Amino acid sequence: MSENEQKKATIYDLSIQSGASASTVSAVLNGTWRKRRISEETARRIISLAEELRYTANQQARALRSSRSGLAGLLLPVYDTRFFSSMAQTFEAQARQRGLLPVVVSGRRDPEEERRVAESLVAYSIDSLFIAGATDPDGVHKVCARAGIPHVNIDLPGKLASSVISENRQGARALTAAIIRHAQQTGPLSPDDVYMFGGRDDHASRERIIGFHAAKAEIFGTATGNDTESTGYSPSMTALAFERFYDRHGRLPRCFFINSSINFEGLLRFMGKHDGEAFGDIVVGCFDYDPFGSFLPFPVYMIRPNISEMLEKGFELLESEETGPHIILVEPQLVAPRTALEGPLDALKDSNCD
Amino acid sequence: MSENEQKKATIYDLSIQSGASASTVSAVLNGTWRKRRISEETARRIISLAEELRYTANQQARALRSSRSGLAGLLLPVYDTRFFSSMAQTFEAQARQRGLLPVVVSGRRDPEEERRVAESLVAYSIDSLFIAGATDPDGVHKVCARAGIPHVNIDLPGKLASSVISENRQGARALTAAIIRHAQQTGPLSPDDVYMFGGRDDHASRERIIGFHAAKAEIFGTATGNDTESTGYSPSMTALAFERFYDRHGRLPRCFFINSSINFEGLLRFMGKHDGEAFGDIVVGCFDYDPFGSFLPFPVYMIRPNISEMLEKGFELLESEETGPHIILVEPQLVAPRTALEGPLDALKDSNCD
DNA sequence: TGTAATTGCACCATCGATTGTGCAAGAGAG
DNA sequence: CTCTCTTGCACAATCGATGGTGCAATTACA
Repeated sequence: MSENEQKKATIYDLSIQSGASASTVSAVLNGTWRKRRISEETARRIISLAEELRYTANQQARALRSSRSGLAGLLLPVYDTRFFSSMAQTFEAQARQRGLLPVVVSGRRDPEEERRVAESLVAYSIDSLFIAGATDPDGVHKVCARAGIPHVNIDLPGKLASSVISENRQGARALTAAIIRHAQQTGPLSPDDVYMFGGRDDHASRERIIGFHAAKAEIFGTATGNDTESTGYSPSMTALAFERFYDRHGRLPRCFFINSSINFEGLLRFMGKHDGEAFGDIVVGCFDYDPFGSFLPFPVYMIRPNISEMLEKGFELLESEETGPHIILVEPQLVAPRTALEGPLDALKDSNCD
Repeated sequence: MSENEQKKATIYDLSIQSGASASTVSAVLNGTWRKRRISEETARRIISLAEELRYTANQQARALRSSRSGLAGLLLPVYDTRFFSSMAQTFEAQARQRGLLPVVVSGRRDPEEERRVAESLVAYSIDSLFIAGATDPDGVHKVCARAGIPHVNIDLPGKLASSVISENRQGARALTAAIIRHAQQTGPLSPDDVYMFGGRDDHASRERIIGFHAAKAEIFGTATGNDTESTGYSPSMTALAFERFYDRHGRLPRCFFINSSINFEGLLRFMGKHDGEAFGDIVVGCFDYDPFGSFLPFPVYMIRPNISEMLEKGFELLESEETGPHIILVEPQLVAPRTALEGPLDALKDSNCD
């Protein structure tokens, strides 16, 4: 592995070879040279020398001196869902566009782990942190605040820092209405046929439950009790909930709302153990979008959060130096069954088929 | 945001408050203090003071001095598929286990972008780089080699550095055999009914095509020509390929092999535009695993690469200081239709349903 | 022509941690 | 009681980039 493994060039190497001082070289290469009244000619000379030697600045040194690292952090619960991986993808693009190197880490929905991970980012003096879907956003906030690191919450709000989140309530209302209308096409539906699975006691889940009930009340004109089952964000717990329901009723609800694609995986596990008879005619809504989920053998309505806009607003919040904790709502999109939306993948130039 | 925003404590702060010198503090906190013959008592004193002041080392300073940053890089083409997001998730866990901070970036299957991204990681003096699914692994190799950064290829091999990849040929053979057998259960099948879509001219695709043809030859005893269509790793190109096939034959092939979940998304787009008549009885194999893909309204066999083992071997390669470029093969897993495997999500402790 | 203003750059301290080296105090040997 | 060894730590250079300050040379102006 050690072919022409020359030590990387530094401003001192450039300084010697160009005859200019190190500080001049530094100024030229970081763009502050006009302010320092360096002549165009010197600048050009140094720049072309830098290209020749393939100089790139040592970011550690730069960060140490200027206490700005050029790193932007994103804290996710997990990568492994289309929602979060899509967020990582979009974040990367937006961060790099701003000249920052994105560092994505996962807190595994464990408040302690979230704080530990945040600490480790702080140790690298990240310039800003996006906290997405944290179990304890305010714990992470404290870590950032102590280190003076600007941060925003994405998708799950915190009390102590600004947040950009989906319009969960209206989204859930629209989603619920859509699945009820669809189910009604194949026969009369009672409020007891409409159920909700997944989520826990977090802001998003609470809002979605409110929206869910609002839609039911609008359509059926009456409130029902016991129609939601909280299972955490765990596939196996959700599968258990479906099993329990099946044990009691001999089938799944005609029509139900699943709180996230992670919970949806619980439905898959249930399906893997049963054949179609348990769910021949179900209509499902899921508050998350997954292209494969959209084509399952029954109608699946999905909600796609507008990730790109949430992140964009997040960057704007950070750049605007706003004071108090604001909450910004971003409208999500209702996706009809059997819909393959375009996504970040389509931005790739991979149309060349050799 | 500026509540108790004390500047982070440094070894100098600890030095003053503990009465020891900065170098002693440093040695105590980085674990080299026994080698430096610092007394247990001094060490304990400093450690407890550090905890009290919530000291964490400035990684930039450490990296600058010791030229080891504690960063481990992973270069992916994209995040937004279950394969790569699962890889990111697993990589994160394994890197953190080794005390490294994972930095995941995407090269968008663009050789230039791959090199640029690698350069930007090099500027942060990452300690090692995992190159996964790069279009031009050897270009990235050169970037690393020049900077003396240890690196391995994952999933797609390079010629110049060691690689850990899936056993594509045998995996493809098994997958092809599985879909053919399945399709034969519902009536006689001719070699012309068995097709392959997706991929491009990379090592993985070539191996898979060989395996695909090997399985066909074994079962049908005869070779057929024109039975593969390369579409790049692009959903829209793949959708076009399906459309073209449909235009010519009035239906999709009875039985086909899709080269990756990205290409599978092309099938989804096709499905979104057509109703079941075009593919009522198809049997599909996909070289990638996606839990939702496994439950589509037709049999889908999938291959799950053993990501965890590939990364593990990758770390071992880096740690072993091996010389010449090695290639390590890792057996993937054939997954029957309607199977919801456990994944990284299940490692989360989120069973608490408040 | 003398003075003020501007141009163009070099010098040097600094960020926080690491590490080779040096040295005083105490322990042990003779 | 002297001499050597060990123990326990402090000193200071260093990593590479940044930015405040100072100063010589040139230009502008009266």
